[in-house]
Amino acid sequence: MDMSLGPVSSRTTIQDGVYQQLRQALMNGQFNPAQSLTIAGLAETFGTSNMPVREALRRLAAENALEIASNGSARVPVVTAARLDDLCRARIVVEALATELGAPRLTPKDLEVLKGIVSEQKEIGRDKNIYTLITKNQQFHFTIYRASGSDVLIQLIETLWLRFGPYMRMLSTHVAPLIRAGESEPSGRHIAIVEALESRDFARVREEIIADISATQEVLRPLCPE
Amino acid sequence: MDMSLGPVSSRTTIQDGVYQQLRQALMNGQFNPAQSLTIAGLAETFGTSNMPVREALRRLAAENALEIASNGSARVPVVTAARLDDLCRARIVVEALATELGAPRLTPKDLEVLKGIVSEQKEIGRDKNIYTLITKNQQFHFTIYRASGSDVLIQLIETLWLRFGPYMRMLSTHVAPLIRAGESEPSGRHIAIVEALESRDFARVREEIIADISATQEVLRPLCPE
DNA sequence: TCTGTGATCATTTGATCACAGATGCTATAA
DNA sequence: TTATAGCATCTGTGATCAAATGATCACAGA
Repeated sequence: MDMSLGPVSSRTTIQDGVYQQLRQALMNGQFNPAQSLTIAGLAETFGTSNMPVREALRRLAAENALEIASNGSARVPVVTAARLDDLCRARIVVEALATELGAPRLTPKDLEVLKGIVSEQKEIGRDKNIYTLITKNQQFHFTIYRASGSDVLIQLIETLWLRFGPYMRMLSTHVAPLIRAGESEPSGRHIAIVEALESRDFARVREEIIADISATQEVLRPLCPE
Repeated sequence: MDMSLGPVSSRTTIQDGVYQQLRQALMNGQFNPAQSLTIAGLAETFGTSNMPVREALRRLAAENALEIASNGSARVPVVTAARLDDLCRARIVVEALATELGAPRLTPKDLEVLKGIVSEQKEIGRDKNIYTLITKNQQFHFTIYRASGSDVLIQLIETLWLRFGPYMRMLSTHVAPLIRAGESEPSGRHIAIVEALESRDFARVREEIIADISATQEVLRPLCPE
């Protein structure tokens, strides 16, 4: 496991720290599909007792980010083409709505932030690691969604992205070489989105967001097993 | 017997029982908004130790069905008009999509089930208690949604209904007299939905579902505090 | 060679306890 | 009378331990 899960800072509760780190790692695709996460094992890597870990795992299972095996162990869900399509269909309607609401409310400062992210993505794409790229992509999308002001939508989208984590892992392992070779331009669509935002063509922003999701879906589907 | 053999129900844990009961009670609106649920208190009513209860509460909090107070206690969220609108807006896009997918796939047998529910609602509306009515309403909607075959959408809708629970409570306390007096016909829209389903006018089914959600929203908004 | 049985191991689940943080109340002083 | 400090109480958190459950594997019998 080449993930950087260090001991948690005990400013919040230990359980929360464990939860947040696991959640972020899952969303970024840092676990393998079907990987099994044991309470004792994680407790050791986090340097805590079993207690905080088991509650964190149950919380993640309640969000459908993990599955509970028949013996009670937690597992990262497996990836399938059907589930990918199911997730993307839901993502499209929810994120399209969040975009509709958020795009018109983006401040000039927000736009600067978005442009900053895009240029950082260009930088990073060439040399740095894929996880930073995934995080930047996350920041870009959620900057728009957060502007919607809808807590409900944001939480819905977060659980969808969480469940999308295992697919992100496929992206990491299979697409990273392409990006490095310059055959894939990860920020391409984001540039179009920023342009549409600047011309305040919100209908087009919405379409671009949908296209962004669909494009990822098309890239990932052939990579799914079977 | 058309029983399909699936994975046998995994081990029955106490925690799951507590979780299911709390979840159902919350969804039906059996708790007051802002009500505080203590671990020890619930453990006593359930006749268990604290352990299963505290994990059940954390799971529900992870689904945004409960809020965690500053001392860690769990509270039922308060109701506000803004949150009501936010929830309904999300409900509309998600449930509309589930209806789009599910309605064409409903079997004749499903239709019979739906008709059965509607007539039961008529019966119950007059004399029996409001919670049975809420449960019937739930069954009606989810029969359509389940036909979509989309696990992701169904789980999304479930968490939305869960968060809708406190508003259901307002419905129970303020609207029950109206229904009893015959001033409100709870199954009215459902009849229209069944009709549209029978004529296979799926666009209209979708519109009726949206109208159903919006109607509830309009009933509830003036009842919100402030 | 295949199948059923039993033992063993890995892992979760639930209980209990000590501790810490928050809340609220009382007593004391201005 | 009011404000505040300090104390008592309530409640959750995390650790540890015992019990229960499911998985695995070896072995015996057909």
